[in-house]
Parts: sequence; C-alpha cells; structure tokens
Amino acid sequence: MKKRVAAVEDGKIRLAGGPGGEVKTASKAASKTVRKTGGSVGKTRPGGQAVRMIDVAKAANVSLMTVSRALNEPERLSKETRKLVLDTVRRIGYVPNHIASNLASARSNVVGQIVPSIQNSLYSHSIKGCADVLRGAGMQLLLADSGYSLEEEEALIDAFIAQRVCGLVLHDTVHTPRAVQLIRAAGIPIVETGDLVRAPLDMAVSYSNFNAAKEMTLYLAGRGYKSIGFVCLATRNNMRARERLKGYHAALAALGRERNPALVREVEGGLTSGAHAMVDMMQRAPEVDAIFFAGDVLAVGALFEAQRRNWKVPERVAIAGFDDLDILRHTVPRLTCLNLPRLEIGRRSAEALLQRMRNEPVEPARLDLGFEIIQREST
Amino acid sequence: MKKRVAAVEDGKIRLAGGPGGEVKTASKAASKTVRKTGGSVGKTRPGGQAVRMIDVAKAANVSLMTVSRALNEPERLSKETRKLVLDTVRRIGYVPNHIASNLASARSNVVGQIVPSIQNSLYSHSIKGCADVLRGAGMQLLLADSGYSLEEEEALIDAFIAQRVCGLVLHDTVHTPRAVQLIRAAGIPIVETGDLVRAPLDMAVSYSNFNAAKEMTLYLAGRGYKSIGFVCLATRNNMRARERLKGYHAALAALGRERNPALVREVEGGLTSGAHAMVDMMQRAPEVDAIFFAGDVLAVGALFEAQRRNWKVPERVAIAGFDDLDILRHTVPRLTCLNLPRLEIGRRSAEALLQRMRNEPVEPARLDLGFEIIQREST
DNA sequence: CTGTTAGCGCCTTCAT
DNA sequence: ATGAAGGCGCTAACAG
Repeated sequence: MKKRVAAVEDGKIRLAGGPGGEVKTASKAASKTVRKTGGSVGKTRPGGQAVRMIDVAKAANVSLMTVSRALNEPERLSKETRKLVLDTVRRIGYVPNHIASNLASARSNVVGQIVPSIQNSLYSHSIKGCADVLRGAGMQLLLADSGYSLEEEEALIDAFIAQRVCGLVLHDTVHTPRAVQLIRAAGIPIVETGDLVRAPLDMAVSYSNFNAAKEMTLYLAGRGYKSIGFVCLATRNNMRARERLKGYHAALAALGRERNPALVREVEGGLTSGAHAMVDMMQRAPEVDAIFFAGDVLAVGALFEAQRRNWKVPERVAIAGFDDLDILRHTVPRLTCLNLPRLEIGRRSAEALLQRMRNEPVEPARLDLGFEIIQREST
Repeated sequence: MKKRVAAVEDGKIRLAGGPGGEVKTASKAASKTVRKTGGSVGKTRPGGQAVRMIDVAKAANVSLMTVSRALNEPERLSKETRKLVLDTVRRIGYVPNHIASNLASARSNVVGQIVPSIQNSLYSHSIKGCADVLRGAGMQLLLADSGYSLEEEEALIDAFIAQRVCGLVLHDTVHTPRAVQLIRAAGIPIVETGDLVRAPLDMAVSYSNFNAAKEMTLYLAGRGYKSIGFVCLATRNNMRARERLKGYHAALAALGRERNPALVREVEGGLTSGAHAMVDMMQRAPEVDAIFFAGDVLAVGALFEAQRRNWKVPERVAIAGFDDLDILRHTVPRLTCLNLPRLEIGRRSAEALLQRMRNEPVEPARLDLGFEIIQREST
C-alpha cells in the first residue's frame, strides 16, 4: 500500500487519497470484489426475479392466501400448515414485499420524522427514542432534516405523505399553510415535539421552553446572582428561542428586575459563538455576574474561552447551559444546565402515534415531559 | 400555569411534569386543539378518501396516463395539457402515491442506512451527507441503528429489503451469512463505509482505519515521543478498532520499537472511560509520554481529567484523538487528532448508489477518501 | 402527443 | 381452516 504525504499546511497533514483523490486498488484481493451490476434505475430485481408469495405457495402446495396468513395471522392456520409454509419461506428465501402489502391494505409501516438538523446531537436523541419504539412495533423510520427552514419542511412533509407514511413526528411547531393543509388532508396522526405548543396540529410531546428558561433564570437569581445575562439563538425564525427569551423576561418581571438590552444577545449556534457572546457581553455590561446560555453548545464554548482567559468560573462569571450534553459534566468546572427529556420525547412521540393508529384515544394531547435543573459547579 | 417544584436531590431540581408526570391542560386554548381521530391501524385514509390520480384525470378531462406523464415525464406533453393537469393537481390537492408507483414500476426511491448508533455524532455526519445527496435526487432515507450488533443488522437488512429499498449504506463491514445472502438475493447496490475493506460486498467508501492509526502513531514518534500509549474500543466485535490496533502495532514495528502490553488498553466509549484509561495507563507505565486515543470521545475525557488533576498537556503527557470533533479545537489545550471525511463518506456513498442505479459503472469499487492529521497544541 | 390495456404483489372479501 | 376473485393506485407497453 503506497503512502502519500501530500501536504503540510496549517498543521494539517493530508494522507491517503485526500479530497478528490482516489486510490485505485490493483491488488488481487480487490479484484475478487463481488459486484452486482444489474438493474436499471432503482430496479428491485436486476437480473433474477425476486421470490414472490405465489412462488412460496406453489413450492408449499398451498394457496397464496395461506402463505399470506402464515405471515400475518399465523394463529388462523393449523399448526402443520403454518410450519410447512414458514419452512418453505425460509427455504426459498422469500422476503415479503411491504410495498405491495401497504398498497393492498392501505396501511403503512413507516413513520416520518423531520428534525431541524440531523447532526445536532440534541435531535439525535429524539430520533433514537423514536426509532427504538417504532422498531419494537415492527415499523420503520423515514428521516430528514429541514435545515431550520419552513419551506424545506413543507417539501419534506409533501414527500413523506407521497411516501404514505402512517404518521409524522415534527420538531417544529410552526408550519407553512400548505404544510398544514397537506397534513390535514392526509389525515395521519402528527406529533410536534419542539415546544409544548398551546394548540398542536394534533398532538404535542415536549417540555415548555418558556418554563425551562424562566425557571433557570429564577434559579440563578436564587443563587444570588444580581445581573443575569441571557444568550440564545436567533429568535427570528425560531419559536423555541423566542419562548426561551420570553421565559427569561418573565423571570425578570417576577423578580422585579428591569430588562437590560446589554444583557441579552442573540447569536448563531456553535462553540465559537458562545465564546464571543460571553466576551462581548462582559465588555458591554461589566457588572454581569452570571450568563445563561439558552442554546446548543454555547455554554461550552464560553467555558472554554473562560479557561483560555483564566477567568474563574463561577467567581468571575457564572455559566449555565440549556441542554445536558454529555461533556457538561466533565468540564472543569462542571456546568450547571437544564436536563431535557430528549430521548423520552422521541419515545413518547412514537408511542403516541402508535396509540392513535390503534384508534386508542391519546390523552392528554399535550404531554409535558418536564425538565430538571442540574446544579453543578459553574454556578 | 402551575409551577411544581417536586424535589431537590443530588443537585437536581425537577420541574413541570417530570418523569412519568403528565400535566393536563385545561385551558381554553388547549381545548381548541385540532385532533383527527379517524383511521384504523396505520390506515392512510382515515375518513375521506384520498385524492387519486384518476380523480385528477376526471377533473381535468384527460386520461389517467396523461396525469401520470404530467408528473413524471412533463416534457412529453404539450405545454397546454401539462399546465392544465398540473394546475388541476394543485387545485384539488393531489399528492402522488409513491407506494403504488413503486409497485407498478418495480422501482423504489428509498435508500436504507444502518449505523451502529444514531446518537453518535460521528455517524450523524455520514447520515447527513447521505440524506442530503439523496434528497437532491428526490429520494428518501430509511434509517436505523444496529446497536453494534450483527444480528440486529441482519434483522434490519431484512426489514429494509422487505421495504424494497433500492440501495443500502452499511457502516459495518462484517455481516452475518444470512445478511450477505439477503443482500445478494435482493440484488441491490450496497456501500460499506466503516473501513476500507479489501473485498467489499459491493462497494466501499471510507478511509483506512489501519493507515490512520499507523500514521498518527508515526507522527507522534516524529514529534519525539518515546513511549506512545494506545487506547481503543473493544476489538472483540469491532473490526474498526481491530484495524486501528493493527495500525498502531505496524507503526511500532516500522519504528523498530517493541510492543508493551501496559501501553495498550481496550475500553468502552465515553468521556469517563477515556479519563480512567489515561490514569490507569500512567500508573502502570509511568514512562508513557503520549497517548493516542483511537476512539470516540476518549481523548476529550482524558484531557478533562488532566485539567482536573492539573497535569500539563502535552508536557506531562501528550494526547491525540481520532475523530475531529468540534470541541477538540476549543479545549485548552486544543487537541491533535485525525480528521476523517465523515460527511463526505455519506455523500459519496449516496452518489455511488445513485450511479449504480443509473447503471453507470462505479470505479473504483473501493473509494479511499483519506484522512488528515490535525496537529494542535496537545502534542 | 394522448389513450388503452394489462398487470406490479399483495390483501380484502366472500365462498367453501 | 383454506381458497378464489377482485382490486389497491399506479406505470409499462403498445396503440392510435
């Protein structure tokens, strides 16, 4: 295997292939590569026909319906027939065609989930929860991210409904009119998870961003901090951020404190962003003694910056975060934050969909999974 | 809105709902909640019939095929007919049924991806890359995680093939015999992404774990470290970890250094785990002057532990990580690591599948996307 | 350019 | 407990 050291730039050393580079393999082992070439665009059966239910039926000398029943309502068959059929299925390697099954039964076993960003670990917890419950029920998850765009969400909802998903989990709680219309027309159950909205399209499973932000602010005040800064993501197209900001303001009002614009910043997500926000705020409002970072990894970025500048946390400035990311309990000092039931939100959302699909009433239609304040050394 | 402070334990303050608690909403706003109850198990059309292509055809006074063409091969229709049909589609709110389309055309627009863990941010990059490219091509992503289990992977492959996915992206490069058989029988294109395997089932898009680990070890030696420790995940059921360990050993051999068991640890993933591994290793082999953490977030955990103990990095011990997680460039000191093209792997995998589905040859069948060594302050 | 016919693979309904 | 007929909503193939 040839090694190629291509460049050393900015501390980066490129190796083996690198962007655009393709290392062809000429070894004997590689030439053994098993490759199937057949199949035109997306063809399911490239060369040989796929095994169908009727093939199983013939091989087992029963009718097609008996095979169908062996697979879907095994208890309706006699023990012997069932065994015969299932053995045959295994023997000839039959894999049911859910596409055909869905079409014939007007039933689907696929649920769609749309999150703002697949890469954000917050959402991946809710995805995981959802996927787990669905799989337990023999269903599958169709996933996509909207990139925080309403229009993209609409397009995805359209695509998912075209795919005839039997339910939808949406993180966003704001939708385009057409998206709402599509959902209504499809008549499928929907769960919104991003915030505990007052009037969900169908069902909501979440916590209250407003309450979470408010309580954290009150908690900080309770710890004796007099001048509490607040940093969040842009509220413009983000209902969650907006609710958090409202919660912060509500807390100030409850405390009888005045709003101070110098103590509020809206920023982009990311570690760097959190660092800048902290530094900026401390310049503009030197009296600030605690900052509540109500978004993403902002708090972590701020803490790292404090380490770099040798600012003592919490003595010089206290830092609180929003989500309980894994690292928050490992930093020095450990970070105070909210613990939000992301995984559970995913699980309960899927469960709510399943319930609804079984025609069971889902109460309440708004499920508040709450939150915790995790007090650690940074405050 | 009532506030409930339920408990204060271990620094945790539970609020609003909490585990198992459900806050029912009795406000007027909540009672306005729009709810659709209809639909038996997974029914796509709960109450009213969904609009079908034939309905559009009747409304536009054309044949069903004309509607089909307006949607799928618009260029084959006259401008007027096309406009008429598409307007009608919009007017009556028709959403194509891809399920039926797939069945009739023996074509699918869904690709399946199986990763070891949805929550792991490493995989989410590859998921994102894949999802983006697919969406650009009008396709969807069916996602699931195997929990690092071969058997689970097999079950998922079965389920995905039942779903008639038109292609599969697998992170694992080791599969059960039945999984391989299922894939072969399905005759769909497959990409394996976890390692640059010698003989992929079909195609491989990745980097070489062996080379990456080897080069990093050589790089550390080049920086003057004499006693380089190696920490990775359990190699037992993890080919990637095994390859990395091999790479480390290969580097030692190339350097003419002897293997020292005290300098090698296999551990679980996680920050805590990395911290322990470092402490253990430094006790058992006090001469160690650099540790290469070849997995997950181990290096970060170790660094935090070093901060806590006031061990200078890299003076007391140098630390290098594997993946270039976002935080690595923000810690104090910043962490040296490998930069692996996770996103690009996802993108290229999807592209390879699309190519294969268009019947274009995919060369090479093993695509090496390489890696970079990012040198920072920790070494 | 547009329409007609015959299924895709399976499930629903009704019969035996 | 098992089977036969018809159709789910759409597209391929062929016709005009």
